Amino acid sequence: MSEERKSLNFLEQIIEEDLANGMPKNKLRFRFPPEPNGYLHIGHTKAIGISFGLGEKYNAPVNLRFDDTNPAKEEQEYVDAIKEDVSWLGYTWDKELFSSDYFKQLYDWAVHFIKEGKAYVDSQSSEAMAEQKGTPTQPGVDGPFRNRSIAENLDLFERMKAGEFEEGSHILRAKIDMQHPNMLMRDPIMYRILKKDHHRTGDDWCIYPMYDWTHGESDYIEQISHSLCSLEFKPHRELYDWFLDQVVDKTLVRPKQREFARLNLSYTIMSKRKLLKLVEDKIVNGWDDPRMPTISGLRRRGYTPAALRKFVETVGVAKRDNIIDVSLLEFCIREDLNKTAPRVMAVLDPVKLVITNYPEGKEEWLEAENNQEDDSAGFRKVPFSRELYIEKEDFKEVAGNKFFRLKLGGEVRLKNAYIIKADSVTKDPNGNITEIQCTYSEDTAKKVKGTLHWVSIKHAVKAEVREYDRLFMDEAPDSHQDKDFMEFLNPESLKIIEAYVEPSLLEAKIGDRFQFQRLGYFNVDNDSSSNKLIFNKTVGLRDSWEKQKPIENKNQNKPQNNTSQPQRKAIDVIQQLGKKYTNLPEGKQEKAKAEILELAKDVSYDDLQPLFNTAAKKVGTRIATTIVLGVLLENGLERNAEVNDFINKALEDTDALLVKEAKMLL
RNA sequence: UGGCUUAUGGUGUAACUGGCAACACGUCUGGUUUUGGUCCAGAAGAGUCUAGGUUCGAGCCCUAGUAAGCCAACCA
Repeated sequence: MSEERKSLNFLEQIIEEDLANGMPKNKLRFRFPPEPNGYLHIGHTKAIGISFGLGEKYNAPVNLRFDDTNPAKEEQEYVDAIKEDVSWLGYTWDKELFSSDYFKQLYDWAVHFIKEGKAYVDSQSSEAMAEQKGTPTQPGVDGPFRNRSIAENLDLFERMKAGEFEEGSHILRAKIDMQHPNMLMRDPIMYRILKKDHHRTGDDWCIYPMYDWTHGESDYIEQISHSLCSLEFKPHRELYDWFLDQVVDKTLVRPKQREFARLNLSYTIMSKRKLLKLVEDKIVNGWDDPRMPTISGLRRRGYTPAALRKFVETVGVAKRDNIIDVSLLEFCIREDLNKTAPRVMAVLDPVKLVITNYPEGKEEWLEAENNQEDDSAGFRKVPFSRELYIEKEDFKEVAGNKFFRLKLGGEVRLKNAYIIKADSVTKDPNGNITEIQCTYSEDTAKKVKGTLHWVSIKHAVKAEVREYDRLFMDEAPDSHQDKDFMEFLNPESLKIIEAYVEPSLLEAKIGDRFQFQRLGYFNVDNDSSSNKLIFNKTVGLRDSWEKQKPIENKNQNKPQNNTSQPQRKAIDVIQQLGKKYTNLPEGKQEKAKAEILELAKDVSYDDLQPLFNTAAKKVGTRIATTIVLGVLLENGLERNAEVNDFINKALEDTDALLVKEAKMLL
C-alpha cells in the first residue's frame, strides 16, 4: 500500500483550491448532462469518468441530468440507452433529472428578465438576424426590435407561450451587446417557438429554452459546484456567467464551468451526428454494432467496464487536442481479459490433420487448464481423437527454423495433448493441402519449440465468428477539410468466419468472454442461440510473430519515413545537434561532431550566416556553427568581417570547447 | 484587420510551482513459458514550437513570433 502521491490533474487542482479557499467539502456536487439524441460513445466515457470519478474521489453526489430542450431530436429510447450505459460502466448517480423539469422556473426568470429590460422579443427572419450578428472578425449591429417597450415584449412573449404564433416568427433574446467580441454575447436567443411534443412535457409548451439559457441555470438550481464540459464550450462560459449573474443568490453555491479536451480515438469518429449517419445509412447494424465506438458497441464487442474505466484513467485530463492511439484501448481490454477470461480452443481457418498411429475410433478426454493466470479457474476436459483440425497458418511443408510451428519432419506440441510429427501431406489437384498426416508420441515431457491449438473433428462444434477491423482507414477520418469522413470507410471492417470450437462452448451464454488460445479474446454475441453459436472477436492477442512477417508491407505503409530524413534541411539538423552538444557525454559528442561535419557539406553560407547572431549563452549552437564554418572555409569560403567577428567572439568565450574549435579556424 | 485556447519522445499524460525531463502505451533486445500470450530483465527514443530576455540556474517567469484547435445553428 504505497502512499505515492499521484499528481492532480488541472480540474482536481481547481477543486483543491476551492476547498482551500473555504468551500465546504459537502457543497461539492457534479453532474453529467447528456442530450438524449443519440447513444453515448467512448468520448462520453471520458466525460463520465471525470465527473463521476470526481464524485467518487470527493465522496460527492453526481447528478445524471438529461439536457432535453430540443423536442425535435430527443427521444425516450436514448434516455433509456444512456442510463443503461452509465450504470453498466459502474457508476451510480445521485438524482436522475431533466432540464425540462425546470421549464417553469426558466420561464418565470425570463419574464423577470423582460421586466428588467434584459430581454426582448425579436421578430425578424433568422437570416436578417444572422446578418446583424456580424462575424467573428466584424462586430454586429442592433436590430430594429431591440428597443421594444417592456409592455410589448411582455405581451408578445406571453402570446408566444400561448401558441399564437408560428414557429420562426418570434424569439426571445437576451439584451447584452451586439458589438461584443464574443459572438455568443451578441444578444443570444433564449427561447424559440417549437410546436412539437416533448418526450416528457408533451404539449405543455410550445416555446423551448436554448442550451445556453438552460444549462447554467439548471446547474444553479441543482447546486452543482463544478460544471465540467469539453473545450468547445469555453466561449460559452462568458454567457454562462452572465446568465448566472442575473439570478444568483449569493448565499447559494454558484456553479463554475471548467473545460477539458475531449477524447479522440485514432481510426474512428466521435460525433453523434456522424455516428447516426452510419446507423441510418446502414453502414453498421445499429448503434450497438461492435464496430461502433459507442459504449453499447464496445459492450457488445466484449469490452468490460473495468477496461474502459482504466482506459479513461490512463488517458488523463488536460486541455490540448489529442488523438489517442487505439492500441492503448486494446492494451486495457487485453490486460483485463488476460486475468479473467477462460481459455478454450477454437480453429478459425481449419486444415485436417490425421494421426496415423492413433487408433481409429479411440477417443480420450484430456485435462485442460482453464486459466493459468487464475488459480481458482480450475480445469475442464477436452476430447482428443485421430482426426483433428488445426489452423492452416500453423503448417508449412518447408520453413526456416524461425517458424516454430508444424512442418514436414518437424515436431510440435498439441496444447493439452501429445507431441506430433508431420510425415506427409495430401493435396487436391490445385495443389492445396487437404490433409496432413502425422504420428504422435506420448512422451509429452519432450522439449519442442511450438505449441498448437486444435480441435477434434468428431467433437467440434460449428460456430460463426465475426471478426472486426477498424471502421475507417484514416487515422482521423473527420479531420479533413476537403474530404468527407465517409470516403475513408473500410469496406472490410466485418469478416464472417465459419469456425470450429471445442464442445465445452456449447454451454456458453450470451456475453460470456473467452480467450481462444493463441488467437485472441472472443465473446458470445447477442445474436447467438442454442442452435447457432456466434462469437465476436473482441481483440487479438499481442502477436510478435505476425509483426515480423510482412516486411515488404511495412515499407509500403510508411513510405514517408525514408524520404523525410533528407527533406529536412541540413542546417536545421545541425542546429538541433548543436543545441544539445554541450550536454552530451564525450563519446556522443564526437559522434555528433562527425554528423555535423558530414552535414556541413550541404550547408551554404547563407544558411549559416544567421547563426552568427546566436546568443552568447547558447554555446552548443555556436560550437556547431564554428564546426560548420570550418568546413566552409576549407572549401574556399572567403573570410569577411562577419566571419572574423564571429571567430573572435568565440575565442573570447569562457567555454573551453568553443575556444578549442575556434582556434582550429585560425 | 477579431476573440479565446493550446504547444514536452511515435501517442497520451507528469515534472513537488525556477534546480539539468518522469510514467504508461507503442518499438527493440534477452530470459521464462504446453498460448510467438502472460510474466521478468533491459535498451533505444524528447532536451520541452522558434527567437530574444530575466536569473547562479528556465519546460515552468517576461517579450515577440510561429503553428494548431474552437467561435457567425431558432443544436447541445
